[in-house]
Amino acid sequence: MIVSTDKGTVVDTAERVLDVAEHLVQVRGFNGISYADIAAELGVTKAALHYHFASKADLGEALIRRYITRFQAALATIDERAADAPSKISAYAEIYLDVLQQQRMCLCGMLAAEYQTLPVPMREAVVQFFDINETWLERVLDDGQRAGTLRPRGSTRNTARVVNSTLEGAMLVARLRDDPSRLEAAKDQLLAELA
Amino acid sequence: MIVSTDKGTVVDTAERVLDVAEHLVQVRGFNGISYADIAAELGVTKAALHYHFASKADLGEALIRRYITRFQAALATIDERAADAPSKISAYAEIYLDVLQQQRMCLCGMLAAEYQTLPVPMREAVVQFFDINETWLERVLDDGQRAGTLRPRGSTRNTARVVNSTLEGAMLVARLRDDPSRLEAAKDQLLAELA
DNA sequence: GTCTATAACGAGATAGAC
DNA sequence: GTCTATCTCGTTATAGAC
Repeated sequence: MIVSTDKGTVVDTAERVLDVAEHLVQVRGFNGISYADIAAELGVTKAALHYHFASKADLGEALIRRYITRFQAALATIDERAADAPSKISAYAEIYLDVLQQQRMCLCGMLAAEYQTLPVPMREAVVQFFDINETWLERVLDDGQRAGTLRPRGSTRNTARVVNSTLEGAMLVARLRDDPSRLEAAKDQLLAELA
Repeated sequence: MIVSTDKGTVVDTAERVLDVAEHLVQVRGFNGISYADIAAELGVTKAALHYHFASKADLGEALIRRYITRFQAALATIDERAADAPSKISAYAEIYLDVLQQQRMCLCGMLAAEYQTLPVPMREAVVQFFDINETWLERVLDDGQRAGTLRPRGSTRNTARVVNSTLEGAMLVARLRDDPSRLEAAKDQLLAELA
């Protein structure tokens, strides 16, 4: 159902459930949250949540699929607006930085840690997220290499993987200290190594 | 109590509990395991576990403290045996690779993801683990820089953080694919960038 | 040190009224 | 679409026998 909020916008209820669940999972992990947590924050009952997402596995899968859709849209925007490959890599890292500044972990980085406990459909979606990251990065690195704006040390495929892994890892550790500048420093170092 | 195992060695029971718990947490995460899981794998009852570790928080803290002790011993061994700074960094990365090849995540990398759900004593121990990593790496990078065997691009402090974060992140992602060669490639790339 | 038994609670999930 | 009520199960943790 469509309801209007106090902000005058129109928001699907299922979407609001996903918003709250996404935030909670990015902070506490999928195994660290419950329907009760989401319901409490949303001011509805657990039963209401089950109407929109029959099982926790369904909710989890929907969470990742929406995250991927948004992420792909962000990458498309970068492709449209960024002038050259270095700007694209920088804008890419900024996505991660934005997430961390909200004191969240990357949703799929979080779920990667919990991978072995996830239902199969969630696992597949998590892997897809990383595939998208690596494919996009490899293409940008290839373009940059051709244009002479980037000089990756190893293969572009491997460099793409290292760029992504470094950001995920730096996020994980920076969050411990509540210090986003650590991720920013990792970003700068990555860009310097690609120059 | 001290019991002898089929291998003829002598093993403290609490230690065996920690062995099983450590493995389970490295695979499933702290929020993904229960006393029942540990008891089942060990062939004892849950009550027996509570005798050795009154609460799950106590068990978790003991887990990290033992992990840290072993890790520091491994670093000390590297300092004794490795000839130069590049060899030390390589041996350091091998620790992470060994863990991954057992299909485990770094214990503290796993707990870093679950950080916001952990009791305070566990949080402090996790942070300590990363402090030890960064301090040791920074010292080795400093030594290598002085000796001319390493040429870190940024400050040694920041480079130390990036090296550690990259390994943690690469581990996280490599485990998804069940592909340790991804971590090995990350290691090679790190060493190349430091050369 | 380990057991059986159980308490006390929270989890995911469902039935059925409104 | 959301509610109350309830079910079932798994969780951490404790009491007390052996």
